[in-house]
Amino acid sequence: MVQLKDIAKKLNLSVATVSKVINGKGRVSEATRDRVLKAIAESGYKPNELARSLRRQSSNTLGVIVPDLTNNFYANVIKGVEKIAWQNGYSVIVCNSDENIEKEKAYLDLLLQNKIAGLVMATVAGHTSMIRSYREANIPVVFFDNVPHSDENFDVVTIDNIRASYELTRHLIDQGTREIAFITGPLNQSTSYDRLTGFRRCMEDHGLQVKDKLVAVDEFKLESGYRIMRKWLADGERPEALFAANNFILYGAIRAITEAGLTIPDDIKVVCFDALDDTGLIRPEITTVMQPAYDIGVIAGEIIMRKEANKELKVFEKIVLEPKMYIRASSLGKPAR
Amino acid sequence: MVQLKDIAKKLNLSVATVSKVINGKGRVSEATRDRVLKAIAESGYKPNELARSLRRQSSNTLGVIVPDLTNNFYANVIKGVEKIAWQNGYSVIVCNSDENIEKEKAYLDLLLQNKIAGLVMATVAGHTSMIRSYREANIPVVFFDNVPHSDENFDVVTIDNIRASYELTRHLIDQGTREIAFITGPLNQSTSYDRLTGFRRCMEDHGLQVKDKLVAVDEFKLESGYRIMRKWLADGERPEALFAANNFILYGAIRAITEAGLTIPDDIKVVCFDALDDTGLIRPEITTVMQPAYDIGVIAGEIIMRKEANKELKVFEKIVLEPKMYIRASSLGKPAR
DNA sequence: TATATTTGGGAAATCGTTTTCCCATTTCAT
DNA sequence: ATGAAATGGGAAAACGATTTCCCAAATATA
Repeated sequence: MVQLKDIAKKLNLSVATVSKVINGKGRVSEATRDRVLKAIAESGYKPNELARSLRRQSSNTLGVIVPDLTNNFYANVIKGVEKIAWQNGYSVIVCNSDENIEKEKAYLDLLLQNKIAGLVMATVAGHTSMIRSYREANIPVVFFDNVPHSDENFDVVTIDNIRASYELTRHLIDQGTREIAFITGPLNQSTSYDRLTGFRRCMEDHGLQVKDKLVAVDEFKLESGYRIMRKWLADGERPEALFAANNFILYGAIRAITEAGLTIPDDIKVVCFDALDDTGLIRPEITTVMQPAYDIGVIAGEIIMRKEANKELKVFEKIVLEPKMYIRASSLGKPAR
Repeated sequence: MVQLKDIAKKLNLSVATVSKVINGKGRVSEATRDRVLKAIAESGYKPNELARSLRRQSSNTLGVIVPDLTNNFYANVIKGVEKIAWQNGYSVIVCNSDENIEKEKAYLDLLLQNKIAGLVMATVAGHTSMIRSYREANIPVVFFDNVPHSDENFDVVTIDNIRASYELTRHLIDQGTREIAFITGPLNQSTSYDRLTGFRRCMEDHGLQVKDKLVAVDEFKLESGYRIMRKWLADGERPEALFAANNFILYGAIRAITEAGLTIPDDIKVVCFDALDDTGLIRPEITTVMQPAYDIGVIAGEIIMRKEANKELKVFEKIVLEPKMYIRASSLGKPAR
């Protein structure tokens, strides 16, 4: 493996000079610069990123932590971050927290030890103490999806979940449904909490009762949706509509509904957040409010790059994007009863 | 940020001793070991991974390169790798090559510079010269999905694509279809080549003609499948069945078929590889041969961990897993004509 | 011409670990 | 009791870059 000193030796220069050429710092004459560049190209020299990062106290790596890599929504966010990273010569460490608080914490540690240049994450826990460590190390942290509700010292790319939830609920109400069930994830996650809030608020504004039995708090997983809906149906609790706080919950619920021999939307209407369908083949077509996944990734990446370019930048950005609402078959038509 | 020397100073020890405790090497008395461990726990010390990796000439990071992060199949492989990595205290750098040869090459460089402990990849190009660099650096490389056909010096976790393709084709023939179209990706990719080979062989064995016009080589993308199928239909070329070499190609083709007002499987039957459906809601339900994505990731991860544990291990494993065939609605029934 | 300034380049410190010797002490065997 | 072997710990050299001075020569200024 050819290294800096080999180049320097070949050209009778010091490593300092060669390094300066590579980094475009310090003063080097045009002539030697060219010689160095040529030698580097010929030898195929590539700097050892570890040594470089150690010295610089910062690496060319971004960290991304998501609850579930196989959720299309998160995959698309990552893709966005990766694009920006790639454009700027950075790479991306992807971490899957599995919605596990301990694992998330461990990854936060790990990434910190690796001196990542920036972190993009959808937290499941809001580890504010760890976040403080990042701030101390001057590593920018951009939250999306779930955001901690503590202090203000981080960047956020999000949507107005309460409002989006409100509108999705109103859509259901507009269809004539009056009894709407709601399944969501852990309420300490802001998405979960806000979406439930928007739902409740809209129901209330329309003078509709929210049945306690038909509000479930569980995990953001397919299994949760399946289990809960199945139980409801077995218990004879059949809502006119279901609002699921994320896509996987809904997929599970739909399975339960179908297995019970019911049809969507005739027997039960369904809607959810982030039903991003890359295949275009998911049936029924789902009415959904979608966070712009790819854009979120891109914008988060750009925020970090901006702060990399200017380390003094201490302003924190709260970017609230406009979600898109897609009204599709899963929620249309008059209710059966 | 507390570091090794702080611990050493506090305990009146040398950094050498503390380091030995951390790494469980060298000789340290029981008593001092305990003191050190205690101090570390109290201070919350975490080693700087960059320094450590630099010195060790190897990091606790695995690299994964895939053509498309948002393809469920790859996402599940990554999840498998990540699981093993996590269990062993490693993290995973995920790289998205976008099926772009240059990008793949650049990532190979990057990961090498980062002294990753091992690489898991589905190559789109088979960069054998880069792979040689990895071998020189003694970094294990495990291929899956696409494998280079060059020499033998790497590990492989794969399936018998030719046979799997043969069987999927036979299934279609068993249904009574005689005119089968085939869409695949670039033929320099082994999956693409092998699947086409298996298809042709099966057709031949059954005395069936493969119509040149109905074999298309393009990209492994949704757009490709859509464009090609659309053109065929516009040209009045309507095959009895379509065999798509991967899931995304098929999804695109299905869209074209549906848009043309045709139905599956009545008008056209379809099958493909790796139609992994996490949601369970993709319609039509697709007959498919599936590589065990998650298992592939796990096994690849384990191979690397094995080689990490024993650096002398110079045997290369070629693991051929059994794919699973799922016969579903998309291919069933007598052909229309 | 004498002095001040700019320019180009190098020596050496540094980043935070790991690892190799090496040297005292202890412990063991004879 | 004496030499040999084992034990516990430390000093210092890596790892491969970046960066901070610093100095000589070249150029500009008076």
